[in-house]
Amino acid sequence: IVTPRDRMVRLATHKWTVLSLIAHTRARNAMINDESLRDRLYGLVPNAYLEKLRMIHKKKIPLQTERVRLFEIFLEDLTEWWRDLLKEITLFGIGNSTKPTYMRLADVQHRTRSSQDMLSYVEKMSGSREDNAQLFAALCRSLGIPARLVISIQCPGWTASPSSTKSNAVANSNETPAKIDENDYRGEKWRGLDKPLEVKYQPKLRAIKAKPLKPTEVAAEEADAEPIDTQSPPTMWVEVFSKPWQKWITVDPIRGIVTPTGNRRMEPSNSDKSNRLVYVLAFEEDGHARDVTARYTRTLYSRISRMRPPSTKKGGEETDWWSRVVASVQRQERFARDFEEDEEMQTAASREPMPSSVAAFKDHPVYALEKHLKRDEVIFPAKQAGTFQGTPVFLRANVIACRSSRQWYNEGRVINEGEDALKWVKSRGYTLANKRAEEEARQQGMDGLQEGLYAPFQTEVYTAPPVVDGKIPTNAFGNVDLFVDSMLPPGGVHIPYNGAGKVAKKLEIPYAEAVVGFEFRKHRGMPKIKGIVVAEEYGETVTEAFLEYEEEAAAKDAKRKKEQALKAKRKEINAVKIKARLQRDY
DNA sequence: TTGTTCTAATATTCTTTGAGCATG
DNA sequence: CCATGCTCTTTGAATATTAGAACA
Repeated sequence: IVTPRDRMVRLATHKWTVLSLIAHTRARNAMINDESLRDRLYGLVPNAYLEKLRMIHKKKIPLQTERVRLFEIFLEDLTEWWRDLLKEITLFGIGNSTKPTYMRLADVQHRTRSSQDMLSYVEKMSGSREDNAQLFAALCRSLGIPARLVISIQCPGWTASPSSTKSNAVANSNETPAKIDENDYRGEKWRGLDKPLEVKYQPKLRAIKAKPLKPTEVAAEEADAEPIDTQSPPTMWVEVFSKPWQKWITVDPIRGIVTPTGNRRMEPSNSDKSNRLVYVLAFEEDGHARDVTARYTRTLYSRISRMRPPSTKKGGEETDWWSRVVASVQRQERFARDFEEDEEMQTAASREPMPSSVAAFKDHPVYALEKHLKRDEVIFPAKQAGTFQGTPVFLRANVIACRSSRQWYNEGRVINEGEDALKWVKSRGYTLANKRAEEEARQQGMDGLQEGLYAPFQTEVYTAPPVVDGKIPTNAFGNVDLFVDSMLPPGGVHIPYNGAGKVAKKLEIPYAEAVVGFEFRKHRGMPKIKGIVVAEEYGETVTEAFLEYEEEAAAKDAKRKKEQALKAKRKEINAVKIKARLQRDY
């Protein structure tokens, strides 16, 4: 059972973990730029390799494809050599295997505080998988090859973990719900509880089986920790920029994988609980990072993006947490290679296979099913993109949000003449007047009023009837609809001050009140009036007169207040005087 | 087991033109 | 007497989202 508060805590925990790990990686990424560390690494590289690298140059090898090939071979050789060099691998976080990776913290002697610690890993020729990746990135940078430190951020899920909380939650039944607080934000069941439900942590304990190590596995330092499979996908790796090819090459120095194309070899299996690919960030030498998740998964839209916090709509503006995070670590301007990379990842993502479950189609950014359409949504044009379980699949790009003619009018648009509604839906009567109309219709045998919905392309900007001879054309209520600026009648001007009407009246200038929106209460809509509309030629006069009036009123008000204060003071003084006299006389 | 769908509960959205009274 | 401005209240059903159970 999860309360909204729990949900909030989970989301916050998730976000904090992600941000912390970004900060961590950023620090490490800066650490490996240390000169002495780089010099040390550079010194390790055999001359033959340096020579090979120098050979890959336009002047020496004019053919580009050849240079591309040579660079790849060089990188493979370098990785192979590196793998032989750094043999020992220790577990990054040493801890209990029942905890997921993000819960493991390195103990004190394994903590990396500075580039000096990193240097010591080089001297000892040992380190964790993550250290290894970091050092490899440093090595590439020392050779003058642009290299990125890539992290797959490991974080707790923000959704409820099913069954883990349910059975363990025990209500304090012997405690009588004390006072019921009227302002208690919680639901019926939770109201009155003065402390959170007690949740007993009951870890599932398993006997440790001393399994023989697989050839690819390495024993962890702690006896009860699970062995590390060095052939499993890492959480940190390197991307190396191939100058001849102008593209990033993925390198996992531990597994010795060098792959020039986007691939899934970094994606852990679905069932892997300790390694989940959700966010992948690539840190460049200058400290900026890019979101490269799309390169490493084939289920970005249908699976991965659902593991991220949902975007929230605040005041009609949609904000996505992860996009904001990415924007904050990204370089402000994009280089040519960045544009190319974005395009490449975009195509990779668009080639993502169709979801394999109905649920994954919901809110999918590429595909859409008819059953998931919202009330006001229409598929247009209804071009089928495929079939899923016997029902047609459409493209999300063809899903249009429609509006009724009233809703369009509220945005200052009207339906083009002769347009037919794309969709008819049951009208929702909210106001008493609407309810009554609906009731009447039902009595006449018609069931439910329908209202037509129209797409944006079926509408045009509304033009109000123009001002003629200083007269403002009004609606049935004697005022002007001014929901957006474009609804201002031609030849008119909006004076957005309440009270301007009074002034205009005194000046005998024709005017109409401007309705800028509505307010709702008790099943009734109330117009929000803000100022007036007058003919252009009177605009200045009225504004000036109004400002003058305002000033006068303010002065009057100040005077009145002053008088009142004086009066009160006089009264007070009198009271004191009377009191004194009373005390003296009696 | 595990991923998916169903279902109930909770949260959010949508609506679009008064009335009564005190004051000056 | 009238015009003006202030205050009153903040509904409720449909739709969307979510958690947790049932299901395959």
